[in-house]
Amino acid sequence: MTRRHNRTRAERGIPEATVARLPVYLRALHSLQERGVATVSSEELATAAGVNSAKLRKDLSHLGSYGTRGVGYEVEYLVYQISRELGLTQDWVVAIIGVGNLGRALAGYGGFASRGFRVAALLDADESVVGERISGLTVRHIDDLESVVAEQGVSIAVLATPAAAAQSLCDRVVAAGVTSVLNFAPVVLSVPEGVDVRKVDLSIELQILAFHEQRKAGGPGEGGWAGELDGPGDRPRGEGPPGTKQYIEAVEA
Amino acid sequence: MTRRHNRTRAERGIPEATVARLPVYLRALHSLQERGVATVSSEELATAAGVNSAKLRKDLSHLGSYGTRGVGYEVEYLVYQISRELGLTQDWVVAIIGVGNLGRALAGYGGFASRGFRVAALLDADESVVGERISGLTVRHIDDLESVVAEQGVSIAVLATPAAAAQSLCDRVVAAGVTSVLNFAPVVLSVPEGVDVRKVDLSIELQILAFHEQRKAGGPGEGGWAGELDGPGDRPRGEGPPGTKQYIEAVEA
DNA sequence: CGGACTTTGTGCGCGTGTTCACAAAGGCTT
DNA sequence: AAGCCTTTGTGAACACGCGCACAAAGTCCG
Repeated sequence: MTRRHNRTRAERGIPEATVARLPVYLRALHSLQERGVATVSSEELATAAGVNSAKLRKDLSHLGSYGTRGVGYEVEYLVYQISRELGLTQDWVVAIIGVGNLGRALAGYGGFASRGFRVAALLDADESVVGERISGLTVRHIDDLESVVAEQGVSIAVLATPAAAAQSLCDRVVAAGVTSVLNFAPVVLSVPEGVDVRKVDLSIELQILAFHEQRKAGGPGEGGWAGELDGPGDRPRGEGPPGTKQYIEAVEA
Repeated sequence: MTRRHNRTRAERGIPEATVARLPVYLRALHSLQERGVATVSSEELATAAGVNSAKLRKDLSHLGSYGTRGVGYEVEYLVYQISRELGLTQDWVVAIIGVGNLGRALAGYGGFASRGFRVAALLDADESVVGERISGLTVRHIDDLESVVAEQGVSIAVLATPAAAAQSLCDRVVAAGVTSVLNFAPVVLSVPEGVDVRKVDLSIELQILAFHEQRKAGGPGEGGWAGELDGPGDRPRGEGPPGTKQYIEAVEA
């Protein structure tokens, strides 16, 4: 441990994996705070967050040296430090684009406001929805997107539209100056350099679960590949693609 | 490339990172299929899926050798192979626990059925919701959870409940035999060995976006760390935790 | 005031995932 | 049938993240 200047830490670079866990730690800390806990050890906090304690300590060390050896971390202080690092000490203005089932659910989700996210606008293309009041907001028409973004100072756009509309709406919000997008539409968005996109895809999550579930039940497509090493029925490798032969057979197997 | 037996591929182990991308490829392939495209190169498919082409080829190589050099991949065949690997050639029975805003949105989400996921049950603890018909299903009372799981053969549970209820409901579905859980509640679930849990957390995604957004705007807490190398106002490292001194100052900064 | 005890912060080795770059394979043209 | 062109499949180097294990640092008690 080279003492020296106290800048040994990541100058600017907190690992992405760490950033993704900070919100989890923060939640655990809030929970502790509510229970009146003032101090917590890395071991306890790690358990609450569902991670390894060494990983937690290393994560926190990227923010600075905020623990006390022999004691642990002061909950309130840590809450503040993580909040500041994540940018939660300031307010973020969010616009939700698309007020279908999902958009409504998001508009009513309480987890946003409590974290410094202020849903300031709901927009939709459907005339029959425009004007409706949802969770204290009046739905605006998508034509007003640019002006709403400007007026409200929107910095994060949440796309909860059908897949077909997502890319063009994304282009519009980006053109309007938004540089962070949370995308619920099942499409890969392409955005210019400097714009961040995060994707939430329900169907992909289920598919990943299905993969593991299938594995537990034993091999792909049911039945697995009995004799892998040789003999007939070997894995179709370079079998010459879809002659429609063993392809169809496999379908019916 | 050592020819030999054609088992050089992962015997049973497809990397987790690859599994997470297969659904994305699958979606891109479906899109191509709808447009009547019969053959696609790794370069084209990679672009459509938003990944590097080498990565895509390596991912696909884990499933087998399904391409034709000089040509590319046959779309229909690849769709089938990926579907089979992910276990989408069979039906998966899904139960949604918690019929609030989010649960309703999920119940109405079309992206499930089209991928072999059949929502077979909706459950809630709120008497005033039980009996209601949503998306063709009648909401059952949570007391019936065990019997519903057994009767319908539920293999995947989707938790869309408040945080406080999630763990105990998770315990119940696991006890009832479910081994895959998709959790929307903002808590870390603990489950026994052999049970898979995937988490979708809206607020975490926003917090990660906020972190990057803040960074673009220049440093944490606004203002960044002007002189990092020396002088006063240096990064609080080992400054002795919350003496409440510069902690409070920073809050008001 | 000193020593025992607790807990942090991190060096280090390991495994996983990503990317480059290229030889081999197949199709296509002449 | 021979050679050219395209594209796959993968070896190898590199980057990243994880977790162990431990020294350093601090607390607390006698």
